[in-house]
Amino acid sequence: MVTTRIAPSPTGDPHVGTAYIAIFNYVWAKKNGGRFIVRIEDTDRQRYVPGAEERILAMLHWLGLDYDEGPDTGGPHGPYRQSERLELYRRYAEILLERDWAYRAFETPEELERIRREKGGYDGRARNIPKAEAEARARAGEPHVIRLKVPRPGTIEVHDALRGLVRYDSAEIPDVVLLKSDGFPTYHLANVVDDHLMGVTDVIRGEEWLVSTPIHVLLYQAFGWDVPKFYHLPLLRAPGGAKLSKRTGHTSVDHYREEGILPEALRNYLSLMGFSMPDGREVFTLSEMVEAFSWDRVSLGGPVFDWEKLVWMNGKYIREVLTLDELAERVKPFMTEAGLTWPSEDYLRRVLELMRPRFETLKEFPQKAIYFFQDDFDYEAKAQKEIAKGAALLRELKEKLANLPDFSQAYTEPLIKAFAEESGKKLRHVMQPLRAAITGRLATPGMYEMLEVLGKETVIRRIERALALVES
RNA sequence: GGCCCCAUCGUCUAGCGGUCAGGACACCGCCCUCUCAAGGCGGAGACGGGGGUUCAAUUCCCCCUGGGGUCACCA
Repeated sequence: MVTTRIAPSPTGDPHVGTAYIAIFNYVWAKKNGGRFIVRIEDTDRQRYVPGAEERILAMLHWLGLDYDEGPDTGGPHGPYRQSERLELYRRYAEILLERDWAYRAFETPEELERIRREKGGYDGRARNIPKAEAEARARAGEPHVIRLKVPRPGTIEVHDALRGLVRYDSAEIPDVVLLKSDGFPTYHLANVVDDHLMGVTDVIRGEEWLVSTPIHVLLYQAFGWDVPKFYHLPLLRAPGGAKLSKRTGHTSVDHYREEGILPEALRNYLSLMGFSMPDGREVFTLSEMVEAFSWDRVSLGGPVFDWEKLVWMNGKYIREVLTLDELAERVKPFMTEAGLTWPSEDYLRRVLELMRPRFETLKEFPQKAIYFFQDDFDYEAKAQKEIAKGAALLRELKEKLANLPDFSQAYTEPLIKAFAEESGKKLRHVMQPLRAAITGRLATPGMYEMLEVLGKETVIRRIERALALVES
């Protein structure tokens, strides 16, 4: 059975890169009827951020990337948190020691820094410590690490399913630390041990891992385990071209959520970073992607994360994919955030219907539709001018509107059109002052629809207020 | 810098020896129109360079160039 996993480390905000890699892991597992696992790589207690794990898991659920096994859902291969598996790593490091695939090293961080400066990297000097002596020092409690004993000379072959065979000279592979002096494993040891124990068959991860893959291959060989398939995906890039990072762009999925990006749109957009549908369709669901997925449709160039296109995609979902009811639910938190309330569910939906083609992020909705929900909105400078210019017309029009039985389009449209004609004005010269008066701005949905939604009372009140404003 | 990966419009990409090099975002124009959008139609815009292989290269191979990654007791 195909088993994939993502192995995020809880060191900060939930990263879009994690989401991106998660999509491909999820899709490949589902495509094969396999399992998708989440494993938390919390072996760095320096960088550990409380709450980060919960936020990463929440992000995955938010994006619809539900996993079969994970730290909160459990599963047959738990625990799924590396800090809870320390004994395991110690035991396997021990095995490596016994098989002469690893050795104990006693240099202090300061010494290592000096060696690095002088030799350009660790030179493997602790290999020369007689085994008995090393064991004795360890038993005496001397702090030390366990390092991989890279066989040299030699070559290590890494098969990447997307790039083919990559050969490494073992002289280029350092004797990396496997078990730190605090008893925690490094990524290299923990990831190999866990992937094996958890039955991971396909390792899909970021390209940043490609050059350390020979280390992992060596470990699989040392343990005598099957080597999984590797797929190294290109890294998300910032507009400059460098890998997307906190320094070069917004990396937190929470940031995009707060900006009013829909999970479906983010997921869809991220999928497009490397994957394309056979028919060229750009808007598609997760399960449609599972259906159509194949590795030869994945491109290897580092994709630049483009906020503009994400926003377009988001708008596409807002106006074409979500139902009106769904949209209403999505928009509510942003209404509340903006301090706006809505008189009824029906009213909110009617406004949404008018505004749908006019906003692209959820956050924009309260800003652009504020006049539908409260009276004391600001008048833009241009709107004020328009009101002043059309004040006389507005006074007349107000009287006529006030005589209408109600503000359905059947009444307002003929009246306004007739009014314009009688006044000898072009329709727009009537519309713009009216628009400015009742919304405070010059760009809004269609007039008749708006009048109907706002209602007679509100409209008359606003015209009066607008006139008062320019008269003062 | 060493090693590794990558390379089609500004951006995301299709292409898998013979195509007018296609689509999407952004941009420009037109249509629709009470404004703004949305939508429709049209436009501009790319195969980094040099060698090969081949009747024929965007496509296959090599070199260069460019970009990226990585060189921790971080992942």
